[in-house]
Amino acid sequence: MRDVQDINEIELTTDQQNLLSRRLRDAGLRTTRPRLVLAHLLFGNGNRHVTAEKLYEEARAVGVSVSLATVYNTLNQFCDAGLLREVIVDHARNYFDTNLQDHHHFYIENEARLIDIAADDVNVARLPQSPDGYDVDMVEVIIRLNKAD
Amino acid sequence: MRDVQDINEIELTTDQQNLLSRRLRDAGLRTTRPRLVLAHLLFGNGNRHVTAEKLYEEARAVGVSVSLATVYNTLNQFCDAGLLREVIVDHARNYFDTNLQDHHHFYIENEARLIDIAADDVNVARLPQSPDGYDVDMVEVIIRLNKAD
DNA sequence: TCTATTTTTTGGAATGATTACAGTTTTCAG
DNA sequence: CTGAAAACTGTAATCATTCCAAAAAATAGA
Repeated sequence: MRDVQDINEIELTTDQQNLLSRRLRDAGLRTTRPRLVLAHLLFGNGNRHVTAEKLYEEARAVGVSVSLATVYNTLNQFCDAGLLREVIVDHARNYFDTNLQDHHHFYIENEARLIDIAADDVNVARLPQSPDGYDVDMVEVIIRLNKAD
Repeated sequence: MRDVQDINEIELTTDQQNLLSRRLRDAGLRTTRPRLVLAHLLFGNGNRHVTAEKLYEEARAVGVSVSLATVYNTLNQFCDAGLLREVIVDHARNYFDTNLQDHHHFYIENEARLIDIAADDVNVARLPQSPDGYDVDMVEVIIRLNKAD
């Protein structure tokens, strides 16, 4: 007997499953097959920037049948649960970022691609005072890039 | 004979019209009635942050009949012509900013409201190097705020 | 393990901002 | 004033995302 279990087509070791399950549970989410699969795609291999559509395609590419509605639901739930954060840089698509640490972004406009910038690599000094009665939710630095011709 | 001319309901002095006309012409755009009206609403009284829908409502509120399609077209043309700049902070709506100087923004998330931050009021020091082969188009700082409870 | 209850998932319809389009109107040059 | 080019208009189309009601899966208790 092997230490793996099928989730449709992709295989996750029970260790991997347990880890992801715990992560979901700790965030207040039940473990379900779609969540496990999406969590694996999202968190299984380093930080990522993902759109709903792309994640949906990836799931299907590895042979997992999950509906687009579920991908949207799951991304939003993960976001609400603090497992993901949204990045708003393009009004045509919505990005989700698995990197929860304080950081910033390059956005390559003509490739619709995000690249992380560690918080330490930009120095945002001397922030202006917020208007009275408002709290700072987050400070984002976005450096918009274009391919040099 | 008075120094004004009707543009439907609102009145613009010929001086105002000439100024706006010149501005349009300098940007490579012909003067048309819709553009004159929208330019007046946009540029007539200090810097603004505007959505297409809001500008459309404003035009109708002052009695000017202009189609929503024209508002969208005009905003995009003004943007392309360098009379406006886009601000992407909310994936539900697109903002246009008449302030073309280098500057940043507060965005009050639960009020969908933008406030300018002069470039001098934030100190973005030590920018990281851009990936090879890419040019910096713009550096944006967005401070997301929420009303304190 | 079986069953009832609650939570998820699903596919398709609905939404909402924006764009595309084709016909009409306006602008502008001569 | 006239003809050609550019703009405007209303409506249809698009596209990402959300909504919804029915079906499926997960969980708790017996």
